[in-house]
Amino acid sequence: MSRPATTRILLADDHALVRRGVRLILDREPNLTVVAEAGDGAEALALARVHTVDLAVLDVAMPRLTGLQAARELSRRSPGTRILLLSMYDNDQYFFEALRAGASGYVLKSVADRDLVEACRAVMRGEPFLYPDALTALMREYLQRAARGDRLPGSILSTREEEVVKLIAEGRTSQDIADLLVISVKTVERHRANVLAKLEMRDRTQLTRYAIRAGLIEP
Amino acid sequence: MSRPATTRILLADDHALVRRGVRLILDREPNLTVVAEAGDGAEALALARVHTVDLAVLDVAMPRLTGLQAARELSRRSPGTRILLLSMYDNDQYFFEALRAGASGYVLKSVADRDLVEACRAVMRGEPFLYPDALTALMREYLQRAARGDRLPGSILSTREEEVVKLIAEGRTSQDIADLLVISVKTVERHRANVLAKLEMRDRTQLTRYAIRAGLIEP
DNA sequence: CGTGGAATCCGTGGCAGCACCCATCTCGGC
DNA sequence: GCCGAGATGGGTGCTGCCACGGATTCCACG
Repeated sequence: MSRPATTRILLADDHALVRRGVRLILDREPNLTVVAEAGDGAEALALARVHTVDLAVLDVAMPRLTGLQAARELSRRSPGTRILLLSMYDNDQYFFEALRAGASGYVLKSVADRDLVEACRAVMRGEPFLYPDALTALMREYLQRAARGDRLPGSILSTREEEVVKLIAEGRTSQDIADLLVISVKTVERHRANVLAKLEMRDRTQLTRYAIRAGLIEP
Repeated sequence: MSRPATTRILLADDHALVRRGVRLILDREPNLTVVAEAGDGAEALALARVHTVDLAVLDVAMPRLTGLQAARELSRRSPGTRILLLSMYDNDQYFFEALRAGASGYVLKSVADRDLVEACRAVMRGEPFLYPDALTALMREYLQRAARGDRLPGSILSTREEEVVKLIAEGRTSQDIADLLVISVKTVERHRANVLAKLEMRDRTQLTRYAIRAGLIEP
């Protein structure tokens, strides 16, 4: 194949300590090398423009642009670059969103270092996904839904909706949000209702957890 | 001094990947060596019993027992062991709680690997704290309060209160919680009100973020 | 050009969250 | 043996959350 023997990796995680540790894990492998490090999604996109990158390893929760958002943009701009999403949480919602965002793999931070390396190798071989055991059931479900042509769960929120969710998760009232966005309270409540329905949630506490998982806010 | 040349470290973090990376960072240092790894606070306490540990590096947010809870117990049971808390979040509340829990240091995961190593060394030399610049102001505030004998912010919640917070953060209603704990709705609301007052918060979304920071629930 | 989705706005109504007041009982520490 | 704190229960009242119904404008895409 034309691909070089060593895989050039772009690594993005907002916690320098974690990023450094993961880099050490990857760099120990003979045919994996980290060529760039980013602290958020926007920086990752910028670095992907100036470096030749075979594989992007992106944390899901990052400031500015989340890993999911960066993955969406990256897979659009350079389809040749494989994407592996790193997540703290074993959650259906985000797993599905990762697939929709164009990721070739989804790995939990709770896995062993060997599993991360194996995931990188599998993705570069073109194998669709590598995942911890807990996710095999989700994979089957995903493939079945895809086969039936169902609408996937975890549909993406509109930009306005994300904005409202962020403010709700910060503990602001609907009145607050209406003032901030200079719209009517009813519109805020409409957005909230639409989001709750989309995500199949019931109240603000669940939205708050969603916002944190997605990296829209910090806990 | 009687302390051996190399510092024996107990490392606890619930994400194996992060734990492994941090271990690589620490083990590269000549006089630092990780002698045990734990995936939660309870495991850390158990390992501290069977290993000789000079320094415990604990993640704040962990299942079963949080890093804060483990630190409290550890500093009670073996006061000779120094404790360094690792946190994702630059937050007053948790910084103060870390100090109260008996930690000798508090380090953000956003710092560089060198800073973590320096923090370990500083703590072992008996220097009270090492922290990123953002925390120096907090330190001063803490020392001033301590000098004035003020009650510190970040008072610890009772076990019952933590239980209620956890359920609130999971999105359950007061009625739900009352049924689960077999107490009256009014008691649940009483607990909630007390917690909100203690933490100086206003609603459930902030409690949810608190619960996540403290590792009581996952996002 | 029509269709569909995003974004905006409105009304009605019930129930939960939260603030304020009150009380009792128990248990461990001083 | 008393005192404080935790855990328990209650009442009253307002406001914001959330569910349901409806609507219009605008823009992109086929």
